[in-house]
Amino acid sequence: MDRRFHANPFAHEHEDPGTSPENSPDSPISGDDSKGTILRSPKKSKRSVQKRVVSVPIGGDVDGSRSKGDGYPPSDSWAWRKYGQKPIKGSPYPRGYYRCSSSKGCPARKQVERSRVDPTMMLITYAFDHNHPLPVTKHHHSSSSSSAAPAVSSSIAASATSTPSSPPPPPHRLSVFTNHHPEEEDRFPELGGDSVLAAADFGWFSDVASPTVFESPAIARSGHVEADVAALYPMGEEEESLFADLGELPECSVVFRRSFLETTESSRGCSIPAAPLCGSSG
DNA sequence: CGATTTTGACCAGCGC
DNA sequence: GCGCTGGTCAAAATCG
Repeated sequence: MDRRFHANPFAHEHEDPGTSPENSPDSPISGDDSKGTILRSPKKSKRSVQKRVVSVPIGGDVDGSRSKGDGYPPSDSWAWRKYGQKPIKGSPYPRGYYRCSSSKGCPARKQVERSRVDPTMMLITYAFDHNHPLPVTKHHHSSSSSSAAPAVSSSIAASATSTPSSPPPPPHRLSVFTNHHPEEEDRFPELGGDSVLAAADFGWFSDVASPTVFESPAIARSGHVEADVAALYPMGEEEESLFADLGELPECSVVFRRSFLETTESSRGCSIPAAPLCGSSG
């Protein structure tokens, strides 16, 4: 497949620090004479950038943010400003590049493209600085914590839990996947590497992917995305740090592991329980 | 008029 | 070293 995905700069997050020429103080990153004195902002230090790939169904409410037509990313709790679009080799769909415009200096970025596997799904890759994650609380689901959730999260929580005319939301099953194996990227090139979130309801991600994701028929239809990815992305040590970064959700972390293992076993012919795995402790 | 999107060009990284 | 590709920039165009 496209080796470019293998060359994904973000895939080197765990590279030894200082080995990249970009880390060199004399790196000629700004050597752009044609742009005059413009100094191209050096690409984020690969070590300090995290990526999350979210699979979101392209549904009726996808264009709830703006009716920009095909390829417009689903709404979330941040303002995004598009700064580029590129056709991606091997994909019939272009990839849009968005930058967080919720606040000045917001380092978050995201890439939006349609899944080549399932055109009804959008793959949204969020990239943010380790030191400057999206302005979302990590306390969103720390139910035992007294920390107040910022409005950003509370708005999502409200929309997910307090719709008068709607039944209580079902327990949300959490699935987070991370790849570390190039050969697996070959099977899921559109995932682009790094972590993959097919569904979740915690921390910053819950703001990014509406809980409706879990109930979406598209998700059900394209369950292979979750299942296959789960089978392909075995849990590794980095997941620990990933979870740590995502937030305090020990319960779901455990459940997630179960989910992953069970799904993986399923892919190998084992049976799995269909019971909700997360979100409903009682 | 300010904010956002579009679009062409440029640059860095990687494989051959 | 060269070519290809992804990612980013910024001017121009568009929108509200």
